[in-house]
Amino acid sequence: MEADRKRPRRLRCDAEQNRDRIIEAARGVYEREGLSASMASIARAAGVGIATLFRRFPTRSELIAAVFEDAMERNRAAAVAAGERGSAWDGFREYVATVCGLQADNRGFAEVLTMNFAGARNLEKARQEAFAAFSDLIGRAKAEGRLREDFAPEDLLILLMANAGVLAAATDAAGEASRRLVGQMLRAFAVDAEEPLPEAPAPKRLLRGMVRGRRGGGC
Amino acid sequence: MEADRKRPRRLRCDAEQNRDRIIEAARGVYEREGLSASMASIARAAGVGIATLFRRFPTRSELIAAVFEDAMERNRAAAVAAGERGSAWDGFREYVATVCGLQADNRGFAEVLTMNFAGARNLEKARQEAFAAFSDLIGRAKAEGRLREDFAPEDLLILLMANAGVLAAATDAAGEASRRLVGQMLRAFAVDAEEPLPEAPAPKRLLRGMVRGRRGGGC
DNA sequence: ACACAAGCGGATAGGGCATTCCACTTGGTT
DNA sequence: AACCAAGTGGAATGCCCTATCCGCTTGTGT
Repeated sequence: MEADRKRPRRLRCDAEQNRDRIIEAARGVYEREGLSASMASIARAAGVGIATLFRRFPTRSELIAAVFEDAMERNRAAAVAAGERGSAWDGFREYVATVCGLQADNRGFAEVLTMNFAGARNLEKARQEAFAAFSDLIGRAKAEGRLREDFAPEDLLILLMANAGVLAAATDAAGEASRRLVGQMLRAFAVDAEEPLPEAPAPKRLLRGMVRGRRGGGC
Repeated sequence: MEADRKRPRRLRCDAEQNRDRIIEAARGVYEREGLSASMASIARAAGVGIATLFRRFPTRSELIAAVFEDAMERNRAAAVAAGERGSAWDGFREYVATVCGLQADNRGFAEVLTMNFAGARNLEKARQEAFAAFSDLIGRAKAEGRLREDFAPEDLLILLMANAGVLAAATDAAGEASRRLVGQMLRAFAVDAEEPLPEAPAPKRLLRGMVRGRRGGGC
């Protein structure tokens, strides 16, 4: 679904296959380990030489952009779909929960959603379109009288950063903790704050799940 | 403020000085760079040999624990002080804002507050006492009818993780974004949700402040 | 003053990582 | 069938990190 022909030359077909294998391998590695995974480990996972990886993706960002284009596209689709709900407020809630769920399911994407990739056209375009659809939703939800007037679009960004933090720190209980955070935030955003709230994770689970301060510095 | 005499032998006095220099240097480095700062860079900053650092603090956690003991103590003191306010709800708000402010001022401490350091007695004791004081506050604020009944102590932990995430991701606008997050969360916690809300950071500031996806993987 | 345990720091081993280089292979075209 | 640009993988380079070793220095008790 993209631009092959505008390149000076097309890739040789075996090179094309390698490219796909790299992206597929990177998708898995990033999903599990986050964006700090090493280039070498990705080349290993893809079964190609390191040079091949660097030839195809000279910078880490280019690889990340290629890998997460479609996740960002799903994000865009979710925002658009939420905008088509009858109730803007329901759409708002649905979208917020969905995008935070995407983060919970994919450590790498959680980070991508909190970062700039200035050079990555498709990625940033999809992000912007999602944001535009969401902005529209904001206006309508306020008009319905369900979303607080002082909600700002930046609050979504802040929530995504916050959620990424919870997911990173609450290893074992990450999903529960994330849902709880989202529930609390939706309450804060709502005019009538009678939003239902997911259960908090059991204290023991949350504590045991906390990143351990034993070895690595928690990078 | 600690245990010198119970050690098999006291440190030689020049060694004691070096220990202090190490802790002081590490305090600065961790504050600026977070807990992933290398042992080598800390030894360099302290002007001691690497061996000296490792002899005194065989594991990274031991160093971290020694460095942040007093910050955790300040956290404990803040919780206790908040508990002595006339209004439990005011104390609750004050403490939440204070502890999140401590995080904002110190990248390392932001991380420490979201991690377990099982072996670090003093550190974990202070944390527990802070938590106990805060728990007491929770009960009284609920009794006052100002804090929602479904607020759970774990929500504080989740907020600390969330705040750490915002601080890490929103580099330039970190302070503003953090205060906004705290404001929103306090609204979610309050029974009458008329908490005032700090301004959201300007969109441009927040976007420009976002961690850039250019070089390193954003660890 | 002396002896020596305690302490010191540089050197070193061992590993991971990003990035470049290069001799070899191969797909596709003629 | 033959050619060669495009593509390949592994080796090499250079950096930074943790952790340990070891010969030298120094504070301290006698």
